[in-house]
Amino acid sequence: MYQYKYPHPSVTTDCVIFGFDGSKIKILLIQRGINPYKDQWALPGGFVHIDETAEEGARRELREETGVEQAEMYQFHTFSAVDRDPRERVITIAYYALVKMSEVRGGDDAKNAQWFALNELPTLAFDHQEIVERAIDELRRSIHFRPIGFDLMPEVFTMSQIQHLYEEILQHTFDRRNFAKKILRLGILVEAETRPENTPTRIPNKYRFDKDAYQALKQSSFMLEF
Amino acid sequence: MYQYKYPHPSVTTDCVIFGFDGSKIKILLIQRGINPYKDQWALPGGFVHIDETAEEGARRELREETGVEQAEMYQFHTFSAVDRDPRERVITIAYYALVKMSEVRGGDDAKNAQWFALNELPTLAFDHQEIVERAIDELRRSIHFRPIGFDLMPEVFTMSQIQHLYEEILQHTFDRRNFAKKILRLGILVEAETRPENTPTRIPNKYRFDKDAYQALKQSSFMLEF
DNA sequence: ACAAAAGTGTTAGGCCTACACCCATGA
DNA sequence: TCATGGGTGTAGGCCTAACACTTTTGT
Repeated sequence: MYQYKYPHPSVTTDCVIFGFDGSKIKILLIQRGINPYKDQWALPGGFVHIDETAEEGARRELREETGVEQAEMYQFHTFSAVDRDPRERVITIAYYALVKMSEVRGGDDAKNAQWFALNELPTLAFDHQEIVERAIDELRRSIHFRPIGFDLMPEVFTMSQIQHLYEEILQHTFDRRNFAKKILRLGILVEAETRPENTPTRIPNKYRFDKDAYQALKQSSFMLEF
Repeated sequence: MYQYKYPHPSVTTDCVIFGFDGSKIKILLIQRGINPYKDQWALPGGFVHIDETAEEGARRELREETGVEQAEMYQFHTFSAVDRDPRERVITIAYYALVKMSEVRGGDDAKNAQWFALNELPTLAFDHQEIVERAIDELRRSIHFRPIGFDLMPEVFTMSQIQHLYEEILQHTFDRRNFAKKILRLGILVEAETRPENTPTRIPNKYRFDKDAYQALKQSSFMLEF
């Protein structure tokens, strides 16, 4: 047993894991095996160990649930409503992660994990509905400062795939030509496989994300307007 | 005594309180009266009570230190390095606040509180240096989405005052005429006291922040570029 | 007298938006 | 053959950035 002079809250992390299947943004939920909220869907998460940082805890959870080792993770808010867990005072540090769906495998344990489109979310345990909404807000905000798209995309992708992603996040449709111009002007995309000259075809151009160019761009505090 | 099966961290809030004196951005620090880091400067903050949210705790601290009741407060990051407090595991939820310096009075207690310009900060206790740096980053980022200036400004202010503020935050100088055009075009400033026609003078025009117009503007997800 | 602060408009260039037609493919 | 997806360029408008001179006041 551990004893303290004053009451201490528990501290957990919860992780909103975003993926993109080429047309819809999805988040990964797990079905709870225990009470409270048994059998309901919830965000992956768990207690922060006493000898790890919140970020380490969140990455551990991400790895356990998805097998993904490298992913962009952002801490976006800490939720501290007094009664958000019926058992005891629990404060949760929330992260969102951007993963390539192709790299995700089922969780280590037998937990039931499943992707849900944002407009088809089930009822969520605890205050996880609020956490998800907040995460979407943050995603929408940070899209102006970070090339978020490329963390969610497969290595090679078409212009219309990435346009769909931006349209999903921003809930707005764009003109194809203008969108391509704007993205290409950033100079962080390279054509993945140049198509032979004389094959006018319906097969779209493929692009790849140029990490070096992006690193250079980041220095100049770029901003992407839509 | 309170007993738990697993070790629990302590949870605190820390608050980076920003003010603006007309030419420099300052933050409010207090001198610690007890160990560890006795006599060093630190951010105002304290333990989150078991029956209050983090936000309530942060507001309580702000009120105790400055007497300010109403101020914009934003939670921006939770710091959880394992050894950030030498006594025990302490996780801190960090906020920044935007206050009008004129409304700040000395703290309730005899704590030594003092404003410091950003480039004249003393050595700070704990990891507060890192917290401050992160807060400045967040301030710089959010200036594009919120009319931050007006929370730091006195009720009535001149165009060059607010320009100085933006220049301080963004570390960039602007052309006076272009800056004024850009700000005025937002339509959230009104002239406070129209000057008589025939007093061409060096005394600058005074402006006031139009809260209603700002509320309307916020709906349309505006963005301010510089 | 000189330096510092403030008032005031215009122009050129770049970016954004809107918009139409043709071709290839698969159903 | 019809619907869908994709490739391609231009013109107009708005915003941005750059820029100079005069007046006033305080030192």
